[in-house]
Amino acid sequence: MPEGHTIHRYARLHRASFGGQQVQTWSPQGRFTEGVERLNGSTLSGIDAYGKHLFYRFEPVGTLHVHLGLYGRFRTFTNDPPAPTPGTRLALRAQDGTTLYLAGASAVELIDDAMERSILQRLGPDPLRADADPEQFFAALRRRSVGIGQALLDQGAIAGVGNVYRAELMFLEGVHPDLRSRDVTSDLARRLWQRSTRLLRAGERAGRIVTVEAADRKKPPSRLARSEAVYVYKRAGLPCRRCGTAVQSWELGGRLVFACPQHQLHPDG
DNA sequence: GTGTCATGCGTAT
DNA sequence: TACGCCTGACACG
Repeated sequence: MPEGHTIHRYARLHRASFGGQQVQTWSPQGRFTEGVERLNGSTLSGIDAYGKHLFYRFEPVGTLHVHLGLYGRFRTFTNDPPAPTPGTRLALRAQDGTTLYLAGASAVELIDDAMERSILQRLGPDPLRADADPEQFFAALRRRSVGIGQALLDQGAIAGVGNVYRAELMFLEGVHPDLRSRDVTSDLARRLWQRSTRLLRAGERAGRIVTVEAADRKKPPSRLARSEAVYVYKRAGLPCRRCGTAVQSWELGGRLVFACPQHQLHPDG
């Protein structure tokens, strides 16, 4: 689930449900016992999202860093919550009874300012943040010797894009993943940045990834099955929605990448 | 019911 | 480059 849109959406929803509230915390799984003992009774004063990272500010304790990895998931319950799954690392209850479960995350840790700085230092600009500087993305593309397909998954170049958005971004801009990052023109770089902003924003609002434009679909976005909501991601062998050519996929840096060979011509022809 | 795979990434090799 | 994390969705039967 979690690309940047999911992370920012969690931040927004959790701010609304838990922001400013004193919380009770516990660790059903028992692997975050020390942390929840410190957090218990503190106040969640704010939440920051940066790329795929979440920073929960607890007064007066400090910052809880959460990275969901591939499986991580939050669940919120306004009524009586069910028993937590065995892997639930953190449970949090606000004064009004709203309960939050966090399971499967790859990072759940209390961090100090130095650790936070070292995390943020590794991240490129995040298209969902108002303070993002696209020039840093453009410069990162020029510095990299890999293809644009790999650069778009590099969180140090652009923070928050994952495998789905990467595939869809390149399709929508007609870019082959093997185009060398440093050969991306400034115009194309600008279009990739603007497109990533639009797609991630839409995903944050909708709570799901829908990249197929109105002209290429017959139903409203809310009615689309997951497989109908994208152009190329996980559609290897299926016809391109615009030209009918079979979508291709191959492994790139350990991750599958998808492209329409007609719309995304290889740089070497 | 079982098996496979994955919208991620740090660490070991 | 491979593995581990340790969850859920989905295909298959």
